[in-house]
Amino acid sequence: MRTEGRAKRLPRAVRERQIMDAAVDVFSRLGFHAASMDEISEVAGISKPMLYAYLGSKEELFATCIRREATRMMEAIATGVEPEQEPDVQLWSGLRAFFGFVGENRASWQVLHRQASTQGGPFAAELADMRGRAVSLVAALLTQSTKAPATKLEAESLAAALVGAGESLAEWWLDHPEEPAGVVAARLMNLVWMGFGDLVEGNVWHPPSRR
Amino acid sequence: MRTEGRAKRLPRAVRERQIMDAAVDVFSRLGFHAASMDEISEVAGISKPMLYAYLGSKEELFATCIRREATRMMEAIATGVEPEQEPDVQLWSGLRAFFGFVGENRASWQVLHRQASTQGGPFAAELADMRGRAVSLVAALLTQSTKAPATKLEAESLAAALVGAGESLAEWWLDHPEEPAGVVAARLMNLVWMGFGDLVEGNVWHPPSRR
DNA sequence: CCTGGTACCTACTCGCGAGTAAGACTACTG
DNA sequence: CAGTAGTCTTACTCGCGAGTAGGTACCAGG
Repeated sequence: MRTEGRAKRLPRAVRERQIMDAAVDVFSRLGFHAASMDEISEVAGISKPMLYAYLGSKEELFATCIRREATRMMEAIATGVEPEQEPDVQLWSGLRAFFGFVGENRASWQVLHRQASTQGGPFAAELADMRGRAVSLVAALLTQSTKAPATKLEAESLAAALVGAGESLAEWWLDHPEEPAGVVAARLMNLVWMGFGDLVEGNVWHPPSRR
Repeated sequence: MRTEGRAKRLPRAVRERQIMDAAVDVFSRLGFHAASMDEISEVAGISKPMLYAYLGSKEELFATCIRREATRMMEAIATGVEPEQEPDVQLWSGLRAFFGFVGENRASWQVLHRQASTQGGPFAAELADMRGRAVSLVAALLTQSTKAPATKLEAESLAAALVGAGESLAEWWLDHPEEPAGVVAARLMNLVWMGFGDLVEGNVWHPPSRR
C-alpha cells in the first residue's frame, strides 16, 4: 500500500506489464468511459505522465489491452485442442479450454467482451477479428465432420451461432460464478451437440471414457 | 429541423414520451456514459431543464428507459406464443417473436441489453429481472415437455443457456443486419432443438406444415 | 384585463478527468 | 566525479458535461 513518495526504479518492460495488468483490472471493473487514467496509474503504482509516456492515450491503452487479452485467450484454446481427434471430442476440448480460460481470467474476459463490444470504433473491430478467428476454427471442425452436403456458408453461420452461444454463456456465467467451469462447458456441449429434442428424451452426450 | 426558438407548448404526457424516445435513441447509439443530457434534450427538441423537471437525473432517466423497453419486449413475446401448442412449436413462436422484436427495435435492444448489462448497479438488476422472467418461461416449457426424469434445476439451467444463446445471437445479429429475422430464428431453433450431432447428419427441424 | 400556474428558456456554476510542461532523482559510463 | 540517458514526479491547463438559478412566453379563469 504505497500512498506517497517515489516509485522504485524499474526497467521499462516490467513497468509496462504492471501498467497493462492494472489497466485490464480497472477497465474490467469500471468500463472504458468510467475508468480514469488517474485510477489506472494509481493501481499501477506510478504517476500519470508515466502512463502517457509508455502506453500513449487512453484509447491506445485500451486497444492494447484488448489485443493482449485476445491473444492470450486464443492461445489457451489452441493449446487445449488436438486436431487429430474426433470432431465431438475436439469441440469438447475447445469448450473446456475456453471456459477454463474465462474462469481463471474473469477480468480479461470482461474487458475483452463486455467492454470492447460496447465501445464502438476500432475496439469492436479488434474484437470482431478475434471472433472471426474463433468462428473459422469451429467452421473447419464442422466441415471436416459433416457427411451431409452442407455448404461452406451454412457451416460458417452455424459456427457463428455456436461461438455466440459460448460467448453468451460465458457472459451469463459472470453473473453466476458458483458453477464450476466443467459443468458450464458440459451444458453447452450437450445443448449444441444433442439439442433439446434429444435431451428431453433423456439422450445425453458424454465424453469417450476418462480423459 | 429546429435549431432555435421556443418549442411548441405540449401537455406533459406527450413531452415525456418524446423525451423517452429520444433518450432510448441516444443511449443506444452512444452508451450510458458517452450520452449527454444536452444531446438527449436536443434530439427531443426541448431544453435541458425540461428534461430534469420531467424525468429527473440521468440515472433515473436511464432506468426508466430500461423498464419501459423490457416491458415492451416481454409483451411482444407473450402475445406471440400460444400455450396449448406443442413444445417445439411454442419455442419456435417464441423465438420468432423475440427476433422479430429485436429486428424492429434495434435501439431498444441495444439500450436494454448491451448498455444495461455493462453499467453496474440497479441497471443490471433491472435487466436480470427481465431475464429471470424469460428463463422461467422457457423452463416451464421444458419441464412440461420432458418425458425423462429431469430435475427442476436442470431445466432451469438449460433454459438459462437457451436464453443466453438467444441474447447472444441477437447481439451477433446487430453486427450482421443483412440477415432476415426468420433465418436467424430458424438457425437458433435448429441448433438448440436438433444439435450439431443431428445437423451434420443432415437431420433438420422444420415447422409443422405452413403457418 | 389581470392573476396565477404550467410549459419553456438562456446562461450560468462546478467538479472531474484527459493530457502536458517542466523539472528532479537515479544509475551507469567514462 | 562529471555527464548523460532514462525513470519518475508535482502541479498545472482546459474542455466537457451534470445539474441549477432565475427568468420569459403562453393559456386558463375570473
